[in-house]
Amino acid sequence: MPADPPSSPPGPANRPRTGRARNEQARRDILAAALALARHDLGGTTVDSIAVRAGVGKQTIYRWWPSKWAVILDALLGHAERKVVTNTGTGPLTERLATFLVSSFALLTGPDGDGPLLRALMAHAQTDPGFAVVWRDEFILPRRRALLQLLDIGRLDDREAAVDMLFGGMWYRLLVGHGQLDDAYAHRLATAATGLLKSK
Amino acid sequence: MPADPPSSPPGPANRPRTGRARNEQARRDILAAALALARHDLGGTTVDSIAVRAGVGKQTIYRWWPSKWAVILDALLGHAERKVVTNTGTGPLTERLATFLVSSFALLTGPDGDGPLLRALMAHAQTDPGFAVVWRDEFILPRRRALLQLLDIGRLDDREAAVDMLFGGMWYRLLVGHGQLDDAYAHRLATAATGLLKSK
Amino acid sequence: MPADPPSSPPGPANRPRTGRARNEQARRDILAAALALARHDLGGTTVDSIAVRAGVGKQTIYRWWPSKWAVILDALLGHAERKVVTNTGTGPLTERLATFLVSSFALLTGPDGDGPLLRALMAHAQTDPGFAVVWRDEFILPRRRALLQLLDIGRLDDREAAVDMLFGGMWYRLLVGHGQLDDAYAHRLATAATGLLKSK
Amino acid sequence: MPADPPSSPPGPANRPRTGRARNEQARRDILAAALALARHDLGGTTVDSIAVRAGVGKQTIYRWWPSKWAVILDALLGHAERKVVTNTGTGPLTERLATFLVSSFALLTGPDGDGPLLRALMAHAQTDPGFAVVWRDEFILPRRRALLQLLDIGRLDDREAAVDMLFGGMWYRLLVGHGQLDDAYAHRLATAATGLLKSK
DNA sequence: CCCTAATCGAGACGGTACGTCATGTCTTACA
DNA sequence: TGTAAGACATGACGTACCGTCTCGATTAGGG
Repeated sequence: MPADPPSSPPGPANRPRTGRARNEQARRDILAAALALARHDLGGTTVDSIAVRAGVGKQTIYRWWPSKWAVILDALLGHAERKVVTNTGTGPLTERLATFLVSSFALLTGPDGDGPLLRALMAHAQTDPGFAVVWRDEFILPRRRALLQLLDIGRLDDREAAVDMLFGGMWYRLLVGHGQLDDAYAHRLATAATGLLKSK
Repeated sequence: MPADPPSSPPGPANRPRTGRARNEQARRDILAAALALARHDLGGTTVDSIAVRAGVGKQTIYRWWPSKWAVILDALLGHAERKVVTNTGTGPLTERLATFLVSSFALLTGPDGDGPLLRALMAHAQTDPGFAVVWRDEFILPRRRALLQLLDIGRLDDREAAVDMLFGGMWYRLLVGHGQLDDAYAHRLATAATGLLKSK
Repeated sequence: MPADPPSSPPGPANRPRTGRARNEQARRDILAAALALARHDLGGTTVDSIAVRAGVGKQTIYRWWPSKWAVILDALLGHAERKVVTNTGTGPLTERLATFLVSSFALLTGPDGDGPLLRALMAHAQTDPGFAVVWRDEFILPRRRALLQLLDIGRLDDREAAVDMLFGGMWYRLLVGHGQLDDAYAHRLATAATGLLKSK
Repeated sequence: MPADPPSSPPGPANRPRTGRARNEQARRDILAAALALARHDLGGTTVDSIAVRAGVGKQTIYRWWPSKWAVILDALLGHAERKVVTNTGTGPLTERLATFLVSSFALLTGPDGDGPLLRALMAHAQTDPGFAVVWRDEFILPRRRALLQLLDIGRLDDREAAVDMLFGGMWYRLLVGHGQLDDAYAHRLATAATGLLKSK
């Protein structure tokens, strides 16, 4: 994300940074406006509507983000509650995986869940190669890494596959909508993953 | 699909069906044009471009399909190679599942695979509720049923979850693009599914 | 002007004219909206504002005219009061020229005069080569021809120069705004033109 | 023009002029850049492009001129070859007027002539009232005064009209582009003007 | 053998969002 | 205070598709 200054610290190779500094307030306003609009009426959210609500020129959005989807993703990533779950207790692996999934499901479902947003972002990544890279690197991969850390047995290849299977099961039901993302499903996925890792 | 005349035969309750009959050649031309264009340049495929290539008026498309996505899905479903795999031999369950997955992967990957199309259709289903129903009922569910038939042990709930896990693992890698859909991955998914079904 | 069907009669080389016919009401609404807006607030007249006032899509304007200026010119040409003055009596040449000029001045000056519009159109023609051709052929040259017909003595070259001098004197004061377009000025221009034509 | 320092020399009544002094080099660079760009590609000349070519901040331009048009006019006025023609010999009035016009035409036509620039400036004056004043006072009126001095017979009103007729004839052909600005035209305009002045 | 009705190719239509461009102002750090 | 750099709010532009509508022509039964 171009809006992420921490990733480009004032190293020796950087230009002296002349000119007017970026307006941080405008950046925050844009992200807040994008998130509020997208959650309220995703289909009706346009670059124009974000700009108007943020009290900002459209060009200021395009200067820092390549599309409204990048803005929405950025807004989503910046929220504290988007934090990845890491503390899952000290029980057996299956239990810890189930706990991870249950708390992940909770962020998606329900009237205030971000399921609709994530579905739309995943969808947009299918037709926008540039966004697909950001989406994968900034959202998908960090969550895969977090889950991978919970897996403490088995070969690496198996653990990778287990992670894909767990998240895949979650995304599949989220995207197709044919089944519930409930505790029972979480436990079944966790059981299957454990079975894979313990297979000889 | 409204384009499926067999489902509404000239029964006794139907209206006498006066007026000019539907042009079957036009229907085939539209499907062929849609498939060719979508495979060659999905982003540049519009209703107009399909109509021009098929030598057809735009209205003729909208008369029979609600959107270009329905046309593409219809074209995809009509192809022989889209047939669902059913014959997976008589080996152990894990082997049969792996075979099913391997042949499914083969339809998606490679330069002539329909992965890009399926990704786009899945993506569109996220923002078009009407299409989501058709997509699920005509494409997703039949394939789930086919896979479900391969599973001959375990409770129904577990078997449902196993199917979601298998297809979920496939779709997840297809949609995110971070890992290969290769034989090793197929075997790992199959192993995990078997583990779930055999868990007490 | 593409909006002038009489100039392209149904000759043998024309295509069969298939498809939906042009909406004449929309054409009239666009011209009326453009004229009203341009007269009321020329600077604030945009293609969007014309489209909104005419109850028309923006694309419908761009389909038939290359820019808002072409629309405004078309609207201006379509008005009866824009008719070129031809009847100037039977008096001596100087008197007839003066009468022509006086009535021409009357169309430009005053609160309801089209001076501001014509100034803007002449200005736009300086930076838009395509519009310059239409402006010259549809507006300027017809008026030159009308004035040329009033001149019944002298060589053709002299008469051409006399026309340029008369209209030039008018436009110069209109564009620079340093002097009045009054009767005295009309008479002086007429006198000068007569002097040129009678010079041996 | 606010950029004309000679009119406000550092006299005793002036303020002490605190702060950094104006960068004269920047002023010259801006004018040179504006003229070069405007002559090469008038339509593509923007305030930004002038600033970049002059190696100057955009604000430095806006500090001293109200718009790019004022810069271009200033640049044009500063050029020696823009000098107004005054020496036209001692022949008869018609000849002197013709000589004046011929040398005026020469500055406009030809590949290096400033006709395109003057057309654009005249055009811009039609929509920018502030610029219209500067344009008239700094460019148009001085040239009218110069020509007026050549006219040594007739009433003042007639001489004013004669000047408008001469320049009007020139501008009209320049702006409409339907006729040549050649020697024959110059002579005809001169003849007409003389005829006006000698009329009783 | 006409009549009524639905289909067809063609293309104009109202509408929405897009991404770009230029303007003129404002803000930073430096000189 | 002037300056280079460049971010900012503003607002118009022209384009791309969408899904609907309207032509005139065609093609079926049903009377």
